[in-house]
Amino acid sequence: MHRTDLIAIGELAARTGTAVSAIRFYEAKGLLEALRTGGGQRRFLRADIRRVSFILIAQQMGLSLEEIACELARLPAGRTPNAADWTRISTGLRARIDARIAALTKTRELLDQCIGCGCLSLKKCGLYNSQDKAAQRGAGPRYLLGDRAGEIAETA
Amino acid sequence: MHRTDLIAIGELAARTGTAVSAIRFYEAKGLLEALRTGGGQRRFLRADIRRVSFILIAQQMGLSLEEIACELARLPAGRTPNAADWTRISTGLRARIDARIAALTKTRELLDQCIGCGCLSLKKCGLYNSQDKAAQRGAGPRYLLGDRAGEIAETA
DNA sequence: ATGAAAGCTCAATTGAGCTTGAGATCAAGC
DNA sequence: GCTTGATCTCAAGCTCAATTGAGCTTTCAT
Repeated sequence: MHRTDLIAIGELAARTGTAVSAIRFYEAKGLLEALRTGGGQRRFLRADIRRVSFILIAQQMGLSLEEIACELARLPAGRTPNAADWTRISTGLRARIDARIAALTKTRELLDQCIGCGCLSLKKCGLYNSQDKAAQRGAGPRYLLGDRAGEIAETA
Repeated sequence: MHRTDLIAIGELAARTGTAVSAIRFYEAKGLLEALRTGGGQRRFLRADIRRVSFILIAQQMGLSLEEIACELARLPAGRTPNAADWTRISTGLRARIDARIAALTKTRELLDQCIGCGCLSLKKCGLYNSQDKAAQRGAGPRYLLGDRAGEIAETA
């Protein structure tokens, strides 16, 4: 009965620690949908706080906004996602975290070997061939390389 | 006595699996220095292979080129870095990896709790306050926020 | 001596992910 | 009713990390 079920963009921003401009940006990218007041202002569902939280966490895991959009598309359309829906989605994230930890652990092992010998040579150590591909896509235009860093290193 | 102690940019690129343009870019950013032939072509020291390797690995750890430049500045000027020098620098990386693994492990724990309750709420879970700051700086203009993501979440 | 391959510079572009105005409108408390 | 702050749209700007292209020069194996 409380009509505070709808929140303004500023509140959504405040509750998630994001900038208002970022929220609009996410909406433009299709990650979020908003209702509109008669005057044209956006009104979000309380459930969108969770949605934005998911976006932020997934981003930290190295997913691009496009990938996050794909994940979010798996949530039920029409009705508000329930706990089970979020669990299903979040489990994918968990797997990512596991993979990332595993990759880092391996990197650490190899680095330890390298620290030992002082070589720090990709060719010898293979420190590079063992990387988590997702981590590389993170920044910069490495996509232009087609994410082939591993292959290149192997032929080097 | 072999004068192959100096290598051309193409060879440096090939040996490290990077693009030639990237090497020039790194030089422009001060991460690398090159000698020049009479004709103006760059000639690198064999030791620069290690240097570029370090750049690539540090990048994967989420360091920006500027931060990497700072790390590299700790290498001895004038003489070719020896194994001990590299060990000192690499140890810093190792610490970063440790921190990253710890942060991810914590995130995973919190996510597990969230999966359990389906809440996925920053406020309740604090999933956000526990993030590795370096990871956030990774992509986008988040630096404009002054990297205050954590603080913001706390006041939210 | 020569011609292909590799290198040079410099400016422009890319792409993700936002931010920053400008100028106008909406919503709410007094 | 009025003002103040929040929102709106739309275009342009910005960072990082490179890449791309044009036009020209150097190297080196034959």
